[in-house]
Amino acid sequence: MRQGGGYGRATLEDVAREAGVSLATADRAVNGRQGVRDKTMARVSAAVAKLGYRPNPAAARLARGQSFRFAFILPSNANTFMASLEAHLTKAAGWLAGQNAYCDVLRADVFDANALAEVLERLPALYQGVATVALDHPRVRVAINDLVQRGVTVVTLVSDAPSAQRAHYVGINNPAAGRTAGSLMGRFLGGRSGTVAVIAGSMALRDHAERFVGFNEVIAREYPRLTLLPVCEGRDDSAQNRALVAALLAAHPDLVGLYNVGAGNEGIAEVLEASGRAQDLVWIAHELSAETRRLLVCGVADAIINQDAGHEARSAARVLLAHAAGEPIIPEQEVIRIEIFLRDNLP
Amino acid sequence: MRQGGGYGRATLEDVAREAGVSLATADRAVNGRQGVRDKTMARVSAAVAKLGYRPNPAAARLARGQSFRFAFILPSNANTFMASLEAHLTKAAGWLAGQNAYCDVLRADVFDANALAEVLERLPALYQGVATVALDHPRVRVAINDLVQRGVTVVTLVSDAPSAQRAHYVGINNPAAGRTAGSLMGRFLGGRSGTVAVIAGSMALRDHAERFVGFNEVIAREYPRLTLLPVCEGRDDSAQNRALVAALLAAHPDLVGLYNVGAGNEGIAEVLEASGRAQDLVWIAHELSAETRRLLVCGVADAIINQDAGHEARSAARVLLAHAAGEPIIPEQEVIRIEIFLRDNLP
DNA sequence: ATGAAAGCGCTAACAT
DNA sequence: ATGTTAGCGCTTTCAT
Repeated sequence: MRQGGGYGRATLEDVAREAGVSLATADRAVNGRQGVRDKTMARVSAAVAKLGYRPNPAAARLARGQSFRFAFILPSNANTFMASLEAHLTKAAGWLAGQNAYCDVLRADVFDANALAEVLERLPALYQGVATVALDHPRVRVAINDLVQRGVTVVTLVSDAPSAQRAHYVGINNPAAGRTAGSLMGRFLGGRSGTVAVIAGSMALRDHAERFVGFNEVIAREYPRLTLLPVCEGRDDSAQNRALVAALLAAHPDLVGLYNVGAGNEGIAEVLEASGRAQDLVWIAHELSAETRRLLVCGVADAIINQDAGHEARSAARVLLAHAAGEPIIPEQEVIRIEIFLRDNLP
Repeated sequence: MRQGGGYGRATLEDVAREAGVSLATADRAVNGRQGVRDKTMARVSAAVAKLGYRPNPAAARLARGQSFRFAFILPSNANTFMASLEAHLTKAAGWLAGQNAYCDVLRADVFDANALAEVLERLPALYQGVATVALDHPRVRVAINDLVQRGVTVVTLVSDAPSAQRAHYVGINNPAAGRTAGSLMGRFLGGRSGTVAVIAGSMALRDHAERFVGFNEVIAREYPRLTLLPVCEGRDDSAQNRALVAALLAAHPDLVGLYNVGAGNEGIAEVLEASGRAQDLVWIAHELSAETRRLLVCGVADAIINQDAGHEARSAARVLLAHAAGEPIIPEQEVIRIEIFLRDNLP
C-alpha cells in the first residue's frame, strides 16, 4: 500500500498564516463563532478562498472529542421485518461506535399510542437523539415535540408521525406504496375481470390504512373491471391470515387478486399453494424476506413491495449522528425507495 | 449494541497500561504489525477484550496523514445518464476531498476497446485507484490486470470487465435487468398476442447485448404469444430511434410492445405520442431522467428500469477509498439495485 | 477581539 | 522486541 504524502492540502494553520492571524482566530472565523471583527473575518475568508482550504472533518471530530448517545425504540413483538431491521441496526451501531456514538434499543408496544408515548415521555435525559417507530397520535405528537424542545433529535422510523416536529422520517411513502401495488395488480391482471381482496394487519395502523387507500384509489379509478372486497384484518398473524384466505377462496370463485398490506405472508402462502390457484391468482405482498423471496421465485407471489431495512437502519444512524453533530446530510442518500421486486430483479 | 458510559471509551493508551506495555507495542499488537512476541500479543489481546477497546478511525486517519488520488474514466461523449453520473461523481468528489482523497475525471471513448485500453495503459502512476466504465475485451483486460499488478485498485463502473481482476464492479446485473424488462412486458401485456420490438444502441455493447439476451429469454420461454422482432440498432441516438420506431409502427400494425435497451428515448417518445398508439403499446425503457419521468407520468412509458447514478457514484468513491486505505466495506450497501419505477413509486 | 498552548487517539520514526 | 516521542489538523480553555 502506497501512501501519498500530505500533498498540498491547506490546513487551518496555513489559513491563519496567510491571513496574518492566530490559529484560534482562524478557527473562530472559519466556523462562524462570535468575537471576530468583520475586518479580520474578511481577511480569513480571503485566505480560505485563496488557499482553497477545506476543513478536515476527522481532525475536527477528534479534537472535539464529543460522544453521543442515541436510543432506538422498536416494537416489543417483532415480526420478520422488524427483526431484520434490528439486525441491521446492530451493525449500524458498530459503525456509530466508531464515530463515538453509542446506542441502546428500547422496546415499546408501538401499536399502543399510550404505551409508546410513555416510553418517549420517560426517555432518560442522557440521549441526544431518538429514532422511533412512531404513531400519529396526539399524545405521541406531544411527547415527540417535548423531546425536540429539550434539544433531542427525533427521527421517525418506518412509521411516521408527520404532525410532530421530528427532524426526519426514515421510511417510505405508504400511500404511494399502495398505489404501486394497485398499478401492479391492475396491470398484471391484464383485462381480466373479477374480485380482488385486501388483507391488512389492522386498519388502525397508519401505514396499513395508507397503503390500502392508495391501492383502492388506483383500482377504483383505473380498473373498473375489478371489484374490491372489504378489507380483512388478520392482525399480521399467519394463522389468522390462513383462515381469512381460505374463506375468501371459498366464498369468491372469481377471486383474481390478493394484496397483503402487512405481515403474516406464510399463512397466506400455505393456503394459496394448497388451493391450486396460486399460479393463477395475482398476489402482491410487502417486505422481502427468505420466505417472500421463495414465494416470488416459485411464482406463488407475483411482486413484493419492499423497503430496504438495511438502508433504513444506516440512514437513521447517519441522520441522527449528522443532526447531533451539526453536520449536513446528503438528502438523496437518505431517501428510502419503494422497491418493486419480481423474481428477476431480486438482489 | 450497548454501552457508552458517557465518555469512558477506552483508548489505545488504556489498553497499553492495562497490558503493561508501551503505547507503540499496543499499537503493533492491535494492528497485527510484526515484531511482537506471542506472549505480549496475548496480553494486549486480553486487555483489548477486557476494556472493550474499539479503535478510533478518525484518529487513525489523522495520524496516518496519508492522502489518495483516484481517476474516474468516463465516456467522452456523454448521454443523459452519464451526465447525471458525472454530476453525482462531482459531489462524491467533495466528500472524498474531506477524506483526503482527490480525484480527476479522465475521458475515453469507452466503446472503443483500444482507445480505452490506451488510457488505462498510460495512466499516470500517481493514482492509487481507478474507477472506469469498462469493456470486456482482451486488451482492456490486460490493461486492468497490469494496473492491479502495480498495486492500483481498479473498480469497474456501470459496465464491467468480469474477466479482469478488478477489485469490484459497481453496477447492475444486466442480464437480470433484461429479464426484469421481459417479465414486465409479458405481464403488462396480459394475454395479448402480437409483436414486440427491441431497440438497442449497439449489440456490440456488452450491457445492451446482455439485456437483450435476458429479455429474449423470458419472452421466448414464458410468453409464446409474443413474437420478438430482430433487434434494431439506433446507436443510442434520438433521431435514429425516431426513424426506427416510425418504421416499426408502419410495418407492424400488431406491434404491442417496445423495449429500448439503451438511450435515445426522446426520439421514441415523439413518434409514439404522435402515432396515437402510445397508451396502447407497452413501452419499457432504461434510466430515470427528467424526460423518462415525464413519459412515465403521462403514460407513454409503462416502466423504467433504473440504476441509481447517485448510488453508483458514492459507491465507487467509498469502495475506492476503502480499498486504498485497507478498510472494510459494507457489502450490502454497495449492491446496486435493478430498480423498477412505475408512475406510482417515483422518488 | 485575539493569541498561546494543551490536548483528542493514533501512527511512525527513531531509539534502545 | 519494545519504548520514546513528535506530530496529524483541529477545538478549546485560559490569558492577554
